[in-house]
Amino acid sequence: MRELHHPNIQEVPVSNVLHALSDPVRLQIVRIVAEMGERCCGNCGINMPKPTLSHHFKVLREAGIINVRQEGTQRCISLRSEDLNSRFPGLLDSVLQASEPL
Amino acid sequence: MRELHHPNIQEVPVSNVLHALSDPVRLQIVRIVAEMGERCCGNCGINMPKPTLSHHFKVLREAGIINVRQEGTQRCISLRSEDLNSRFPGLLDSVLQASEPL
DNA sequence: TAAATAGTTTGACTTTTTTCAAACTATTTA
DNA sequence: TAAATAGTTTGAAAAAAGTCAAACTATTTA
Repeated sequence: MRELHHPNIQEVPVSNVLHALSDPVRLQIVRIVAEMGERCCGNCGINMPKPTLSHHFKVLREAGIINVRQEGTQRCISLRSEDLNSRFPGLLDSVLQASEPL
Repeated sequence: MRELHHPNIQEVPVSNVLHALSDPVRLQIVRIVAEMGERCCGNCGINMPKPTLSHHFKVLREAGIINVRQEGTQRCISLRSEDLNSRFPGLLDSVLQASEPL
């Protein structure tokens, strides 16, 4: 199983984070994980084809927003809240507060 | 002279704001205007062809981020800070704090 | 009125992004 | 080992976004 790359949060430009969060589907994923805690990919409350979801998870992971870990056949995603809060203070909270259901 | 459309801030989805801010050129424009106050389009510290700049101003205006007013032959742009702060509390500040020079 | 100034619009081109069927990989269960 | 489960990768298509030359509009100045 290939190791998943998680960028060092210090090397993530804010533009990448804003871009990742600017897609409504991805913002919804982030909201769910923020509210409900760690979820596996197939259980994050969004009903769309697997490759599309997989793509969005990749964008979020590469922007430093989520962590993905393997757990059996599943992949569990969680918010990198602490990293985000230390690198971009207040950003995550303000986006979550501003966001509304899909 | 045609009236410029400025959306009601309550009708702007956070996705649009995040998308507008996710472009490095636009983020730089916002930083300059945030730091230096109202500027005319040609004096916002970015050196690129006029149509490209004009396009970015339009995106920022339509996302509710800047206000544009005509002043003679110039157009003066300013941040809609109050609107943004009331609609998306903390968002603008956290993005500005997170952003670094282009 | 003519020229200069400041910025927009149009249109073409390129790049990036989104989407998803089909095929694939890795892990667990029967 | 075979089948089921969970998700990824590939590759193709469509949509969206960024860039900018050329032509245009509106306002001010000579």
